[in-house]
Amino acid sequence: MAERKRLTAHDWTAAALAALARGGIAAVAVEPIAASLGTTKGSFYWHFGGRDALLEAALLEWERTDTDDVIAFVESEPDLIRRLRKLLAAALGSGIERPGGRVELALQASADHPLVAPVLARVTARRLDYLTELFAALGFPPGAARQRSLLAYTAYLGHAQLAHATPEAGPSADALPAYVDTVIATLTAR
Amino acid sequence: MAERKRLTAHDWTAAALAALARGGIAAVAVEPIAASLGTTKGSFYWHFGGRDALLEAALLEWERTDTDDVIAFVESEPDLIRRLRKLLAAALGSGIERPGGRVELALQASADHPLVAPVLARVTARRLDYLTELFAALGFPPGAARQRSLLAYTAYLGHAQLAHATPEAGPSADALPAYVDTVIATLTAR
DNA sequence: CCACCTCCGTACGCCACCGTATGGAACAGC
DNA sequence: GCTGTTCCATACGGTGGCGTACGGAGGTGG
Repeated sequence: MAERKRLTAHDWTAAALAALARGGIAAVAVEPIAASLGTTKGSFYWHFGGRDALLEAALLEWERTDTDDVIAFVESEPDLIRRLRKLLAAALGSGIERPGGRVELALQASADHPLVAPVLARVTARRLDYLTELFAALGFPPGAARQRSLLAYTAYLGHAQLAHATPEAGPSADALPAYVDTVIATLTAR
Repeated sequence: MAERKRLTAHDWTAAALAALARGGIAAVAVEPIAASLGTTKGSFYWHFGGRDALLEAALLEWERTDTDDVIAFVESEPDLIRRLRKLLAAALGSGIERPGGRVELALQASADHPLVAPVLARVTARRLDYLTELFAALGFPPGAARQRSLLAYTAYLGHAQLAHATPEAGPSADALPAYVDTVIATLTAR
């Protein structure tokens, strides 16, 4: 938003991610983003080959920062069971409003897109593997750990979707802690 | 696809739903659909006021048939617990490939859209109420029944999303029955 | 200070889709 | 079979986005 004279490629990817969060893949459009940056597409086509190049760069940046954020968030809790609880509580609680949450929803909505699909596949695989690892470390045998991680992750995905699409259908703000507790208890019950 | 000379409004909504299933909300475009029907938009603008009117009609038709289908499917099983199992098995099993499944995914992806949101809200509310009713009839107290139904429905939503976006991350075809059993057991455990 | 390289503004052509106007084909009733 | 209504094809203008061409501003090294 500042009136910087000259822009970098990163300025464009950042603006693209902002547009992605606001209006989904379709909003990642060169001319509107140029306007939001107070410049023109003459600048854009210097830094990037085309719209797809911008989208790809933005997706890769999101993938990187998202991975880093989750790792940083998770590493702060050494105890395994508490780590899982912290993870689920954050995911089910204000899962939508965390940084990058709206981007993630937009990507899920455009999972078909050829540039989005591989990014989503990698992120999903990493998260599921990590969850499986966590359940395994909690004493679940490999097969059961995988099943638990799948149920946990699909519940997360669905919850995010529900909270976004029809928030009035989900648990109310004050009923949420109890709901999170129930989900965690259910998922970790043997 | 037949070479019928004259079309009805319903022909257009059906074609719109087909387009919706193929390419999402963005694919519900007048001219491409006209081409797919072997006609021109001269026809379209006689039957409908505009693109939004077509979309709205298609959404209402989907809502109606979807509700009817689920009711018909469910009424065929009188026993409550078996009804729930049948429901979950169908939802988690080949949930994507059932009729209207791709439409539903497209709507979830465009939950923001002003015409989609109310339809999705009604369908979601109906399903959640029905699930809650089912869990309550199985002996769960109201609050717990609501929590179970939320967990079940978010798991369904997430599973559908996962199966669509990254099917390789979900349970494999032969591991699916065991997974469904685990989910059902977990959700109905007291 | 000047020549060059980096970055950006403007103008252009292209495509896809929306919605309108209008004439004409196809059918219905009599 | 004539007339009026129903339905559709064609042509047009408008909008919004993509990508290219090109000229010029503004830093930068010699």
